[in-house]
Amino acid sequence: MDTTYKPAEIETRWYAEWEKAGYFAPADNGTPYSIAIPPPNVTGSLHMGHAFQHSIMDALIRYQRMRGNRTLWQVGTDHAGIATQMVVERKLAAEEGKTRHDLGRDAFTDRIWDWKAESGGTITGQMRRLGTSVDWDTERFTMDEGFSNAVREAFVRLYEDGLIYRGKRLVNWDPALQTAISDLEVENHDVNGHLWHLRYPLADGVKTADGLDYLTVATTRPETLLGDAAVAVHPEDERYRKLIGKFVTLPLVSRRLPVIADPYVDREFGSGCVKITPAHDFNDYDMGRRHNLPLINVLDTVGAILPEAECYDIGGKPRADIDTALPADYAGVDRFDARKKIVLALEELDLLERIEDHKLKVPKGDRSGKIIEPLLTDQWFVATEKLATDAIAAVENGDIEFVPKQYENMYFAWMRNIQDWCVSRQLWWGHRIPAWYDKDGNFYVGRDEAEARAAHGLSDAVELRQDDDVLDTWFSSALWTFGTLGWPEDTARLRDFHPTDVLVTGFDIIFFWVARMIMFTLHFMKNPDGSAQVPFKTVYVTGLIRDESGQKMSKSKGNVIDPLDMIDGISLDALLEKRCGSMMQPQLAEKIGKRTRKAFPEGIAPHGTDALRFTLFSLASTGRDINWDMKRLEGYRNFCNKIWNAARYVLMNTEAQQSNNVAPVYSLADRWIQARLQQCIGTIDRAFGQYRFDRAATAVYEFIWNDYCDWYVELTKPVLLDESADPALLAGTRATLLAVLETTLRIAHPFMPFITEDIWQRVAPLTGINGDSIMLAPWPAADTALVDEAALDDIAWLQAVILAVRSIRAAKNIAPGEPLKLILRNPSADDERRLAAQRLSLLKIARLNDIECVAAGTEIPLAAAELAGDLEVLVPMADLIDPAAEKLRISSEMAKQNKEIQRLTGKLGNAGFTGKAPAAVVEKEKLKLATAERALQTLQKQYDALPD
RNA sequence: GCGUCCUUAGCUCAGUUGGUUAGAGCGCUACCUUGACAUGGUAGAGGUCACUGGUUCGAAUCCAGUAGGACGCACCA
Repeated sequence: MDTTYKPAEIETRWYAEWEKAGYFAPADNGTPYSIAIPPPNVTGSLHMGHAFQHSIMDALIRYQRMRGNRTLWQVGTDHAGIATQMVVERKLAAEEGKTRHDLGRDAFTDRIWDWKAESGGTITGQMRRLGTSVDWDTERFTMDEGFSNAVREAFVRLYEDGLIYRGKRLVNWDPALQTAISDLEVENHDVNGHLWHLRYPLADGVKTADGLDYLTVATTRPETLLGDAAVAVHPEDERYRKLIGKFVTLPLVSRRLPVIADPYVDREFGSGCVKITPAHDFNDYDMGRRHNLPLINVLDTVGAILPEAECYDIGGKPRADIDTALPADYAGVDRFDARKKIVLALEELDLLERIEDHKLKVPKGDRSGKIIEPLLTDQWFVATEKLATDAIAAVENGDIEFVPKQYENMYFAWMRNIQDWCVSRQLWWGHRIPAWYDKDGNFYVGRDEAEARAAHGLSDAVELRQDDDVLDTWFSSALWTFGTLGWPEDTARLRDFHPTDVLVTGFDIIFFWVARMIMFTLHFMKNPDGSAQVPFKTVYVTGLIRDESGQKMSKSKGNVIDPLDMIDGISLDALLEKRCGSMMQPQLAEKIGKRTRKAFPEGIAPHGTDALRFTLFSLASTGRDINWDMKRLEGYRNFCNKIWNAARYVLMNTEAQQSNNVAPVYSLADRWIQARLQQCIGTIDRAFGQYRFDRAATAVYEFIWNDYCDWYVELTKPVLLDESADPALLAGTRATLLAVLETTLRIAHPFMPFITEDIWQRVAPLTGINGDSIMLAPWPAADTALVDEAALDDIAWLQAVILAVRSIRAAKNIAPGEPLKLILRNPSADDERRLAAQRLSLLKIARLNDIECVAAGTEIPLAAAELAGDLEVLVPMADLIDPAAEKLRISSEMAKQNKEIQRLTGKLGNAGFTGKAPAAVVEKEKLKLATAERALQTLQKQYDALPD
């Protein structure tokens, strides 16, 4: 074995071997266990969130694989509609100064395919570096042929089931990206804006109760005035009651608007009159529906004013009874310029009453960052009501469980007021909607054009053109768990591996993805008995990985840490280039540079994949974000090094030794470490069952470092270094060193796959285990028969005595190597037995040259004293003891015991406690009291024995 | 506004269904080149468990409220 641990070399070598050997593919038999990976963007790269989630999935898969289950970790990537199209558009603009329209649809999508071919391997390469044991043989892409087929199938079936419809509706329109987006893709931002109070003159000589000839309406968007269809007041508002049914004249346009009554109007807000613009505001749209108002659209798709308004009824049919003329000087003016112009014009007409500061929420596109415009357009929608009802039931009845549970509330809340889902996007990259139009605008849905023609009896002579729009990326993602397994074909993979067992994902996509997967899967996937199938039984929701001060990691903050840089290390210069190199704003770049230099003055040292993964596991407590801490990573890198060196020790002491066929005898220490190991396995099994990877990681860490390295390895030294040791005992020690290490490697493997494999390959053969890879080795079953309670107690005794001696050494400043004589006063029969069995261990590890037992009360020379339970641990050292100081120490010790005795006496004297607490608890407290009382007596005697 | 979560050692976090003298890692202090490992070893210091009240024999843990923080949803033009 190499004297130093070199993660990079080990990790790349073993991954290649595993992949070549085909270990990631599902086994031929066993109980199926499957996980579908949340497909990362095909052109994306690995970030900390991926590293976190992939590590968790990998641990689950490796654990289940070792347990003999037939594991499938389905891998694949997502075409990520808008995101990918934007990247390529930006590239095209930067490199050739062209837009996608310069190229045309086909040439542009070819460019995207080229870009995918070029950069699509980045993330899969990074996943390999992370050790993910996904089944690469069946890797999928949401736009591969089979999956595209599944998408068309799903669309057509939903349409046939009446769950997809097309219509002219008010949707969130991104004027920059020129596409509709769903409600979820809109982010509301707080801004300080204005409220313009405008006067709308009353028509026909009507006056208000106050004798005014106008109504005042307040608006945050004066430019939408051009599309107003009514003015609304509250039905019980006395001020305006008489005006209901009368008319106002819309300024600038001279359109007659009815005054309508609707309880939605807040009488307290502004004047209590609201302008209603059904084609440019969602609330007004609803009111328009209630009052059959015309939808008057005045904006085009880039957000500029139309030369002439378009008017529809609520069903989307053109409506001819409204004058659609608009003032000529606004035509083609951008919405925000038009706002200024209109305010100015109203001011000139003395129709602007006042302008007020006003805080409001502005909707922005999550991709473009531009202000979203509610716009009346023809779109495809998924009717969600029925789907959502079933999806809610599946979680309510426990078919699907969220871990942690609290996310179910969030899921329910969203599901219960879900709106129909706009699934069409005016993009070029994605699944084109399988609908064809004739010259008159009639549409025909089918799996392909031929089917659409056949279904509707259209001859080849009828000209058809496919819908230009593509589907929302999440439409295809929603089919992921079964689309990847062969659906709509009834494949063996689908039957075997669906439903999947668990979905591991971030809470940020519960609505985007998880909820929609549940809706679609319940609709499409049926069990043989006809009942609906869930996509997964459990949703394990991970927190976000934040930076060390709790900030979200983002490029603009310059606090992103690439997981690969933590694995392989990166120089400061390279890190600076990465963070600031492509920054457009030099000021920001400077700030980030400064921050980076401060945080990583020497770049980032390599830590290896195993250390990174182990850090992620140890921080993975549920329901909480993680503040990343480089120090933790260093700690677990050290842990890897510790394992490496422990293995070196074991191999050094076993590899070269010939087995001389002696029947091994197992020492107390051997039985003890076996017992501890079994307890550790039990803890890990429980932790896996609860998705508590932090607890599992802690159990592995503590067992290896505290039990195996700190105690067991030390306990083997006296035996292994003893020339005259009993060969049977030697054999037992060597066998245990190896066997426990070998098993430990297996239980650590799901968390740290590489270092465990590398060491296991050397250790396993020495234990007589033959296997190709630790990956395929069986998961150890916790064997309670091996939990030797007596050994646990005996070693605990040994540890207590050793700790007492060390404590004396430290307190008295005695060199660690200085041999000491130990006196044990007042030993019980158990103490005597334990001493006899472990005399050698005690002598060597505590570095003693003699141990003597004396009866209680025996007078001995001045000695430093400690208590190990009831046993007095004494180290005679007349010349080092200052009786006065020692008395002080003992009396403070006695004070502590007195306090404890007082506390316990009080508690036990409380009838409430003794009467109501469980007997076991009372007994425990009594025991404590007795121990404390004995300790006090012993201390008193020690005190009295000291000279004044 | 509605809902969820968080507040424990200097820092990052555990604390398994109420029963300890509240733990870990890092950091800190002192000592140690002991033949696996100085990416190490040994011994320590360090906490009124945000605050207030309640339930209970017993509260870091359960309940209510207060303060601070995070997030989700919906918002009155």
